Amino acid sequence: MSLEFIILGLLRAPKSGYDLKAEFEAGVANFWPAELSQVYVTLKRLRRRGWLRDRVAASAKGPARRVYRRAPAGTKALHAWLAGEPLIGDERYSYAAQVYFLDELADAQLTLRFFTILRQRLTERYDALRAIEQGWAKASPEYPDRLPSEEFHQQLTLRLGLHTAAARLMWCEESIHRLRARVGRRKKDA
Amino acid sequence: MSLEFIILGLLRAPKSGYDLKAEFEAGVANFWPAELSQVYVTLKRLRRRGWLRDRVAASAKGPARRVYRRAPAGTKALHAWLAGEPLIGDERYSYAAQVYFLDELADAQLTLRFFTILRQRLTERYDALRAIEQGWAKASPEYPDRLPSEEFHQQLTLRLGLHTAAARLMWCEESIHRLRARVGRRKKDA
DNA sequence: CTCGCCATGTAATGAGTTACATGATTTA
DNA sequence: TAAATCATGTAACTCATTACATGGCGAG
Repeated sequence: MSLEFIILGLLRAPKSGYDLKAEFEAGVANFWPAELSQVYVTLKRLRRRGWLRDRVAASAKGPARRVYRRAPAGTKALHAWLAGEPLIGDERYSYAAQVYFLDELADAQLTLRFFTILRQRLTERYDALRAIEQGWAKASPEYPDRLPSEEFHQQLTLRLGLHTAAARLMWCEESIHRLRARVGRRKKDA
Repeated sequence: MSLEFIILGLLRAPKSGYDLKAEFEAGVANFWPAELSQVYVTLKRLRRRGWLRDRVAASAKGPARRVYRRAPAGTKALHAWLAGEPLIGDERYSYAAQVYFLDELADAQLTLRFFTILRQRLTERYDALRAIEQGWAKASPEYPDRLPSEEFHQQLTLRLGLHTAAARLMWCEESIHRLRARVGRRKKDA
C-alpha cells in the first residue's frame, strides 16, 4: 500500500515512471526499494483509480515519455495518509533467523565468521549513508538544521538509516566479543 | 524463502503446524512473523519436496494432528543455509516514508505529534523486549553468557531487537528535539 | 555498429495476508 | 450452552521480483 503513497509523494512535480525510478535510487530506496516494473504497474493502477492524470510528452533523448501528475483525489489521499498515525509494519531479518539456528552446527568459528562478514556488509552500508550525509553537509551551509523543510524531512530519514545501521554494527561487535569469550571459556574448561 | 528454513530449524523435534505457530509467537515472530495459514502451506510444500516427513497422531485435546519431522534432505538444506553467507534482505519502513513527505503538510505540530505517537509505539515494543530479557535473567542464573548454546543464540537475536528498538527511539528523540528547535527559530524569526 | 542509456510495458512466479470452512474438546 | 483452545486446511487477493519484449537515440 505504501508504494502508492510514496509515488504520490514524489509527484510534487509531474514525472515519468523512469524519473520516479531515479528518485527511488537517489534516496527513497533506503526505506522503500522499488523495481521499475512495479513503479509502472502502480502508476497505471493509480491512474485508473483517478488519483493521477497522465499525458504523453516527447523526450529529448529516447522514446516518448508518459508524464504523470497528481489529480485532486490523489492529493487528498496522500494528505490523509500523512496526517494519519505512523504505520509500523512487520520486519523480517533473514540473518537474525540464521543466528537463531546457528547453534545447530555447533561450530563457533563458523558463527564468528558469519558475524564478521555481516559486520563487513553493515559497515559498507553505514559508510555509504555517511558519505551521503557528508556530501550533503559540504554542499549546503544550512545543513542540517536550517535546511528548507523538504530537505530537512528527507534528512530525518537519512538519520534513521544511520541510527539503525550503527545499532546493528554495535550488535555485531557485542556478539563477536561474547562469542569469543565463550570460545575462551570452553578451552579453559576443557 | 527464509520461512522454509525457519520451519526446518524449529523442527529440531517433530511438531505440528499448530505447534510451530506457537513457537513463532514465542520469539521467532520478532524477526520473522508468520500466519498459521502460511505455516500450513509451507509445510505441505516442504513435504512435497521431500525435506519433511509427516505422520498423523492423535491429540490429547481436539482433532488429530499432523506431525512433521525433518527428512535428511531437509537437514542438509538447512545446514547449507546456515553455513552460507548472512542474508541481508530489503527493508521497508512506512513510517520513514511518511516522515519523508510530511513537509508537504507544512504543519510542524502535526509532525511533532507523529513522532510522539511513534515514540510511544516504539517504547512499548522496547519495553516488551526488555521484559522478556528480564524474565529470562530471573529464570536462569547462567544468563546471558553461560547459557547453553541454543538459548545463547536465541538471546543474541533478542539483543538485536533491543539494539534496533533503542536506536529508533534515539532517532525519535533526536527528531523531536530538532523539530522543536526549528519551531522555536521560526517564531523568533517571524 | 555496438554499447549504454532512455523509456515503456507484460507475463510468470513467489511470498504473504485475510477471509472462509470445518469441527472436536474442555471449561466456565 | 457458549466461548476458548486445539487443529487443519483452501481460496482470493495483494504486493513484489524476475524475466522477457520492444525500440529510439547518442557516443565512441
